[in-house]
Amino acid sequence: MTQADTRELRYFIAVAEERHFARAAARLGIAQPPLTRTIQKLERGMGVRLLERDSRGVRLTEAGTVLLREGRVALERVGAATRRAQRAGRTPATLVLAVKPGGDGGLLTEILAAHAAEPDAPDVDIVCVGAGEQAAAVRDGRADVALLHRPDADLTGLDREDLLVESQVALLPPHHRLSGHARIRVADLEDDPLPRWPDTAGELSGAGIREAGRLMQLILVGRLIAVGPESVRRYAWDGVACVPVVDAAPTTLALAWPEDSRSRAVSAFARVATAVASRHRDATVHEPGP
Amino acid sequence: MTQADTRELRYFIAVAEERHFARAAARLGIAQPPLTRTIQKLERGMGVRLLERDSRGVRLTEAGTVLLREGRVALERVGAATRRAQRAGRTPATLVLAVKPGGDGGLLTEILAAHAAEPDAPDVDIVCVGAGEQAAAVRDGRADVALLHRPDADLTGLDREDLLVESQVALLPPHHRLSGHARIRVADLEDDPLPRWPDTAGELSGAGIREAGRLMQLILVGRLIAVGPESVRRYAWDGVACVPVVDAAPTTLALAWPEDSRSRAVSAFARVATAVASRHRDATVHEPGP
DNA sequence: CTGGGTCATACCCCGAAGGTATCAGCGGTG
DNA sequence: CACCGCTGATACCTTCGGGGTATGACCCAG
Repeated sequence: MTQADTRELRYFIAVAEERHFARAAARLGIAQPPLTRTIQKLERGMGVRLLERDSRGVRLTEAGTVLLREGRVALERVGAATRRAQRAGRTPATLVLAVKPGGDGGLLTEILAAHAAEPDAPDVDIVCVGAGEQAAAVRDGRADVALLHRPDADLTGLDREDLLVESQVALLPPHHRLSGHARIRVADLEDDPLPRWPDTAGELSGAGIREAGRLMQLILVGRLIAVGPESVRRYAWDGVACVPVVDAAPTTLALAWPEDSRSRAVSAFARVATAVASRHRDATVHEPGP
Repeated sequence: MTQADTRELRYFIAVAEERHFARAAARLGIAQPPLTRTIQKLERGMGVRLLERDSRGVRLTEAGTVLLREGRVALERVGAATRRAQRAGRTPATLVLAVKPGGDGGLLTEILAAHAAEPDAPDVDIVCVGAGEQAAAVRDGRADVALLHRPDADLTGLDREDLLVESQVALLPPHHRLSGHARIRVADLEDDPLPRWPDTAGELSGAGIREAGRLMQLILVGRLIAVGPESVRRYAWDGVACVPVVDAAPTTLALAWPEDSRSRAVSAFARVATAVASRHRDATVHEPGP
């Protein structure tokens, strides 16, 4: 025996993450002794020491570090496989699209309409996920395709089609020193006293915000500034200033799907989406907005 | 319960591939009834019908088709995770490189020497695999990196670094009508009566050849012609003609590794390999061969 | 109708996953 | 130093489910 099974992997990951058998057991909903035994059996089966234990806890060996990293993605693939199969079995056929609220570049309604007009197009289910989770949703099988922004999103394991290049705007509180400006530069924000979303590192206020309303709220009360693609304009609350950041690297709205799943439904959707996007590009070129 | 475990997946894949419970059971080394029960339990757990059975066999449902495809890669990931962890635990650290015999573009010895000269470089194990299997070896965790040729190899799930662009040569039997030519074109081979490797479709003689000696043998006796990168010249048997194909799309020798595993050892090896390759490129530019 | 093929069901056995109680090491602290 | 409190490991029991054999239900060909 050498191939770990999912139970052993789940158990090992729990211990490796908690670095503590009893806590891991609690998290798994089992008692500590069987957990200890399972890990021992896993180590024996693999012929490798995964954890260094002593009386005050657990450390990962080199092999354990690798198995934690690799095991996570392996388990994710197993989960994705079952979820995708489950969805494929549900009738009628449905395409699940993951989007971040407000992260559609203003194209979504148009894309959906165009797609629905196609002959025998499957229904499209929309799943709203937190910022930055669209790719994960596709990877773990909750969704078939995602609308997301490059290069913010991590696209490992995904294929993509670019739809739209968007310049960036800063969202500023009403009385911010820059909120009156017609345009600003990245450097202007550099030494701003307010933390900046989305690259607020660590546990500063607003680090893990994944909901637009909460973000707007924090900006409005002057606790945060944010930078995002142009299309967020239409979701900005009244009072929040939207100022173009002229020299920020533009962000690209893209459609992404699992790299190995070239299903007909996904291809068709991608084709429609790119068509809509290119129409949209032409339109903005010919009749620029106010 | 919704997450299939590896045993269920393995069993399902066997049945789906054999399209026959008894044969699948034999392949798995178990009896047919427990296999039936396991599949039933899997279907119940997932809430989806995977197989359509009747008294003369098994067909896949839509969901079953998806699970077969996705389940295969999921299982592969699980196997890769355990194998990589096992190797990470073996001391001393070893880097495993997958190559096809003769598929190293003549760089391998030089790369190995340069790598060995690096401070605290891990030992390099060389694994020879059949043609076109290098990528699979990396994916399933048997190897850490691979030398392979683009675009022949399927690189899904892998990152790469290009080393060398090679033009293509045709390997022809001694008395072939084109073997005297100094150079030929793709069109010249178009309607050749002999089957051509590696794109011989189906089960024609020599379709699945993965060993250079056997290939040379078949060419020498006039049963096959082959097209490959320039560097195969040095492995061609005496009598086999090597004729440049001037308008064939060049092939690129690349180093590939798993897209998510950015281990220090792999990065270091890649750096050395690209350095050697670029030295090699410069050398051939400055003093072209005879 | 019978025979040979399919997958499903019935029933039994045993291994292993899970639980409880307890042990064994180690590090603080009075 | 003794003791407590924390860690993971061990012993022992129960139970559940994976595996086996025998057989059934069904379909098709002759």
